[in-house]
Amino acid sequence: QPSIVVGLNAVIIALTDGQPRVLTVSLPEGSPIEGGTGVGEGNDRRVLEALPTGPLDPAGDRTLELALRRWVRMYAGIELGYVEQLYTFGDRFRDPRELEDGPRVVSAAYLALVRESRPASGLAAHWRSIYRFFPWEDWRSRRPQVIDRHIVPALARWIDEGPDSAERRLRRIRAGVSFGLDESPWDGERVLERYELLYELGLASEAIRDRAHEGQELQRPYFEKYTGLEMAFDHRRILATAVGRIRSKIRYRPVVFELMHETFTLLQLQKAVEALAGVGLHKQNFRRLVEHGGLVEGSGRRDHQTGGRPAELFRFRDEVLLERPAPGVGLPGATR
Amino acid sequence: QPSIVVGLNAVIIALTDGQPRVLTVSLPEGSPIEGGTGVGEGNDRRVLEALPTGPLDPAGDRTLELALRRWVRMYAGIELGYVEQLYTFGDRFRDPRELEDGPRVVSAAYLALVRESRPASGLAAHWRSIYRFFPWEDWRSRRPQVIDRHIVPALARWIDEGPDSAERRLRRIRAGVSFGLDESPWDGERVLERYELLYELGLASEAIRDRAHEGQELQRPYFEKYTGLEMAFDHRRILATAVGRIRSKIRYRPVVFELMHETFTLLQLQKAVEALAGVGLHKQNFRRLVEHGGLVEGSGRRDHQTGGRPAELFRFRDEVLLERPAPGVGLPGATR
DNA sequence: ACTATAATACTCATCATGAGTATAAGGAGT
DNA sequence: ACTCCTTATACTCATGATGAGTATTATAGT
Repeated sequence: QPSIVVGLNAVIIALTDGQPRVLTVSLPEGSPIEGGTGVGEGNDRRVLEALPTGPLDPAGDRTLELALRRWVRMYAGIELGYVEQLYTFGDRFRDPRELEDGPRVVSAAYLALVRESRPASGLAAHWRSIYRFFPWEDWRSRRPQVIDRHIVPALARWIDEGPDSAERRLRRIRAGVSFGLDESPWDGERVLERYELLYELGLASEAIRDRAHEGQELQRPYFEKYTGLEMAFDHRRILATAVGRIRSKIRYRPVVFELMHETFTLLQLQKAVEALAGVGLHKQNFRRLVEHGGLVEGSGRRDHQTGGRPAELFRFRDEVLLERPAPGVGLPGATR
Repeated sequence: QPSIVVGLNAVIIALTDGQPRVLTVSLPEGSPIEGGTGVGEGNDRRVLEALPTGPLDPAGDRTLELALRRWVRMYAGIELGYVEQLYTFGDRFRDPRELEDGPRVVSAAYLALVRESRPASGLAAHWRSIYRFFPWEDWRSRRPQVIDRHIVPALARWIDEGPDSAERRLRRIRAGVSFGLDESPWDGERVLERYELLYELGLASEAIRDRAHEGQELQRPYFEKYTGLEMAFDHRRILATAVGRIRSKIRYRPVVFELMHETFTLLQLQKAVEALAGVGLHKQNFRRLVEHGGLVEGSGRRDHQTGGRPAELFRFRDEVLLERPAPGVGLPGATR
């Protein structure tokens, strides 16, 4: 019977220069640890980026999370703070080594938020803006051009190619909901949905690579500039899961603070939330919400580097983590 | 090197007689498949219930979810509809066979919702009300008595036992938030939090069983009648995760419909939601929400078995699954 | 016809939210 | 000292969702 390996993927997020960044490692081709990937069209060999990944030591590691922490500490020299399990990926052949009789790799992916963005230790690690991988997700300054220029036309073709009108209707609705077309509003949390749709359409370069194994040749052109940076294995899917999770979590748990300094101005906090959520926020209302909600408390000190009127420095009320009954929608009408 | 087994746990939920029920199997003691458990205090051997569990076939199963479906189909004769991954549990010794040089068992737990509650095939399987395992979670008729009679006093003792006042304050807040004491409101979604707290306190009988392995003898009395039915392995923890997930999901995705018949009255729908959420709802407001939200459409037909004025039979608008931009709280103020 | 029971319709206060306008308080340059 | 630019902070206002009722309607059973 073939053996099983349990892998642990870390999506480590930090916030620097106003960008949410993820720690990636470059895969030197043919490296024994990461397996030979780079199986692009026409055998053009590229260097791909991957998420830091390590195996579970079934005899030594007491828990999956401790294994991940140990591994990230040893490999990248980073001590993780906030860590949360994301999803477990176990599809056959998600690790190409399985094609060559390698073990079945089932990977538990974790999301970690860290405060400082040190460039990580010597190895080929980078802090990449997550929007390099998902250019259509950053709506902060404006609606990303890649949507209308490349994605919408491709979606339109895909819809028209539907075999019958029922299928075309389904495709139209799915495309609309995912990308906020027609009547649908843009929903920042549907990151995974959007990536998977683009993957299906062959607009994600991973799709072309993966299907090459199956002998299917996809004709669609793709441009990393428009469809985002490719990642090794299914790591872009994992990253999409992570980004969706952060965006959803940020609405009902104060996770942003894991990324902030001890004290901060409300604008800094707003910029951080905007960076993660990928949208711009209304300044006065943001202030109202955050002050009113009892999330922060003033420190009395002020920041004079604002370029305008000095701003009060706030700090996170960490009692909140325990006290707060978690704001959010209630059920229609719970009877007391 | 010790081998690894990837297990798949299914939390299969159905709704019968107004109760949300989970499919469990009785573990005949010493059965080779399930491993010898029943290691209670004083070696009193009891029959425990467990969640249906099967292993991943690393060579045959294409995905984890397909493996689960295959396994449930073969073993319980149930064809699963809605399935969603819950969490992956990988703690050392969560399967007691690891103590006897068994393989490390990492289990991916899945939540499945099924419509009919057939009694499952011949084997020793039962549909148990989930509230048999969590008596403190059912607030539909009234605040469960077990809380004030047993849990609150135990929490009070635990708080008082804190080594210093800072720790006691933390404990008080944690207990209050988890169980809705002091100022905190009851939060139906904190199912796992509550179970884990009770486990820590030794009020969950699993705690006594598990710590017996470590040579620690816990003196606290426990009563299944009050602290719920024990389960094998860490399956009650998995079930708690599932119940919390359902309760949270029901608020922003129309998952109840996976459990309903084709058509239903609004009261039936309300009772279903109440059963899952564990709270009573305001009838008129529930109607307003569900009709207004476009979740259902009238079928024209009526149900005369209501005991009062006949009720219109509604059906779920399945376009909703795609169309709905998912209601819910927005970020403070997204700029368009 | 009367009654119990549930379905359905409406009302009303409160509160959260989206979108503004107005004012305050600094620094930089004159 | 004064002006201007820039950001912080304070209010206002309409809208819509929500919690909590009261009122009315339509059946079955007696």
